[in-house]
Amino acid sequence: MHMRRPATLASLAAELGVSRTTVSNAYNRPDQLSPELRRRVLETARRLGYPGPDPVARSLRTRKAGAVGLLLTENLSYAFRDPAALGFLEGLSMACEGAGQGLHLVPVNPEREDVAAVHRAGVDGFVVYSVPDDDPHLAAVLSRPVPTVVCDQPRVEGVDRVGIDDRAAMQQLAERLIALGHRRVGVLCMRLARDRHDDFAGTERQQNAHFHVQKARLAGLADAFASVGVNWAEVPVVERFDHSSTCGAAAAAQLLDAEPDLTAVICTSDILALGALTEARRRGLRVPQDLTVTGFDGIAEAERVGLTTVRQPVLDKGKAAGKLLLGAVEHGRPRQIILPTEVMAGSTAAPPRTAEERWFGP
Amino acid sequence: MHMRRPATLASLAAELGVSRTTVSNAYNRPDQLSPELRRRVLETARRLGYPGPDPVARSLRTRKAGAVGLLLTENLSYAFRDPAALGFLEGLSMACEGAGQGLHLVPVNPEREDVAAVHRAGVDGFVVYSVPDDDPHLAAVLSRPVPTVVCDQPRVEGVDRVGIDDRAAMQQLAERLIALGHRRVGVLCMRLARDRHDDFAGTERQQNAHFHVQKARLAGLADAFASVGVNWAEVPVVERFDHSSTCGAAAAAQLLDAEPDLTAVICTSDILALGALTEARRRGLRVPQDLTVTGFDGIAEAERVGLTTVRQPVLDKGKAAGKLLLGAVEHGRPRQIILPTEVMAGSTAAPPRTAEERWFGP
DNA sequence: AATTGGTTCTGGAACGTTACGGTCAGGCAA
DNA sequence: TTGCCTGACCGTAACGTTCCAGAACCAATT
Repeated sequence: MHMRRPATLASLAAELGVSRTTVSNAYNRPDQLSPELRRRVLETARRLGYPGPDPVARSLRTRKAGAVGLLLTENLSYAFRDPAALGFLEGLSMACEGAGQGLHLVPVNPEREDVAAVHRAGVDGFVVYSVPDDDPHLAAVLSRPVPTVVCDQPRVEGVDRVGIDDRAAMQQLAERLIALGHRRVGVLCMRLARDRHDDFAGTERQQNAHFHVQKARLAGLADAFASVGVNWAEVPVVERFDHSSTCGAAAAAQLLDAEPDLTAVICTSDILALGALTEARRRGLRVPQDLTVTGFDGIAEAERVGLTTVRQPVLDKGKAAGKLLLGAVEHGRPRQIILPTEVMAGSTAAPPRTAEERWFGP
Repeated sequence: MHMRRPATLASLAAELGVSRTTVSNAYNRPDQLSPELRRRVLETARRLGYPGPDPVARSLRTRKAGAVGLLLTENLSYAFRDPAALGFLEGLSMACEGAGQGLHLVPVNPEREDVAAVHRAGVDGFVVYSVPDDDPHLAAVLSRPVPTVVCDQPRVEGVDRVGIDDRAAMQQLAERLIALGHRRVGVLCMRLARDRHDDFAGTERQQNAHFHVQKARLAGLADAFASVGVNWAEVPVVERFDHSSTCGAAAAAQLLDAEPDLTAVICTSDILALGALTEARRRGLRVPQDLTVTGFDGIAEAERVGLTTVRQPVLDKGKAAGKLLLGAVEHGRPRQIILPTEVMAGSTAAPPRTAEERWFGP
């Protein structure tokens, strides 16, 4: 079977006996030629099966790809499962759509450090969402000569940034718990670095964390509790590499096994918190009377079950990232957008005064 | 501020006094030059700030873009809200990731019929997910000389296809209701065409439906009920343009207002069904004793509330679409993959024998 | 008749890369 | 010496488009 190469703009021009420019104009600048000729061009195009100007060749010439690259550290598919990431994606896609730009999801193999996909992506700019600061993919993006916006990440010299004040938000949440009287708390957090470490994370590991968001949230907690005399180094922090409620439940189990008399479990994400709730229920602990559980993000499921959490505007984060990137030409200087957060009061209670209260009530 | 143009492969070659080919090989075929020279090339590249071969120019030359285009008829952001679409997206992204291909979400402005974005997308192939058969974007995709896979759509000549047997699945579901004795049923369906029609849809509109999936599901119902002597033309079908449970509730209200003595409301999606459940509750109707409600898709939320529905493998649909597209070169002929479905028995009951039973029980 | 202005169309020169078929030097066996 | 092979590198020709400066033509104005 003979696979005929599709017609090109040049072959179409030759067939018509006009210049290539004229054919190009027929598609891109209809006012530059007579309606009659344009009709003839388009008709001949249809006859020869010419599909219109090749997008790649056009991109090369115009130096515009018409798409924004999105880099996520996780599997692409993860983004479609984590509600917070999803909200971001939704907001970003709205911004792109509004500007007529495509959204190019860069395939990242989290196992291999294969940065080639970043170099292969024909895009006009990148949005980098929540990757560790030492991620080689991030470095690859920064090496590309296109504008970039980072989100939920530390500031990078000369690069626009979108985020929330994770540290202050978590501190606020902690202060509520402190006001209620909680002093013996434990923490569940997401991965702090690229290596799998499903265990307790000491202060050193916390301070060396490569995920800005997690590091900042832990720091916010440390701020708050240290200010009321709690020795942060003694606060147990359990880390989990994978992010699922199942994982959160397992982490909560590990935490409560080691420290059964905690009065509150603070989680750096709602997903983890939902798992913690499951584990608490499994142990027969009443929430919040026996144990207070808090989350972070403000996902729908969390608000449905009345979890105390920090609501962050994930949709707006995506939109802001898109707008920043797509309007990048106009304004010159790298900018930063910090969006507001809100502590959502869900079910919290003062800590039980004695262990007995867990069983007999106050 | 002077924005220096980034170095090109050619300028790097000139600086080094080697040919462009050699520089290219330093990146793409390390075995083609001596390690020493390669080291020098890469080092000079770093020194001059050469970011590596331009992806667009490479794509033009190699005729590979390294990305798959995805066309959705809705706002991109819609896809991130509908669980079924999301599952598809997740599966597709897994397939792409596995093959090292990017996923290029084509921006579609649903208001304007602006097909340009389809022509602008530098991709090696398209996946088209659930768009109406008369959608100009679909036509634009088909005009491009790249392989295409359609999903949840009617067969297109010479194009690979992935889907389920919507008609048979819905027929099966209907047969369960029929076996329970339901004869006076009403239907809630999603949009049947591109125009907004939030009202009853007669048989003519049903048969002229441009959304394959909806049309097939309605046809499955018609098959089943007609075979037990129900006059399908008299079965009320309420259509909704938007797809949300709020909308489903409103549609259910419209349906039940017009036909208060229905014994079952059959919905062509779980989202609509969840809305119908809400409306039933609002009216004080017990489900399933007073009114049976069924859905379609098998989303998590539906299974959680015990909705009777058809579970379809959305993740596998996405994966299959990706594999079909990315393996398209090897096999020649257009192929079709029909995935299995399963009726999930949730809460159904026989219809109440009289209207009084609704209030006093059987 | 010359000038102006506008529309319509043209030809050559990029855009930055990779494919392809070479050249050239040196080693090695006959 | 001759012939052959191999590793290392090179030069040219695409890839398919859009940009730019201008040419040709026609109508209207001076």
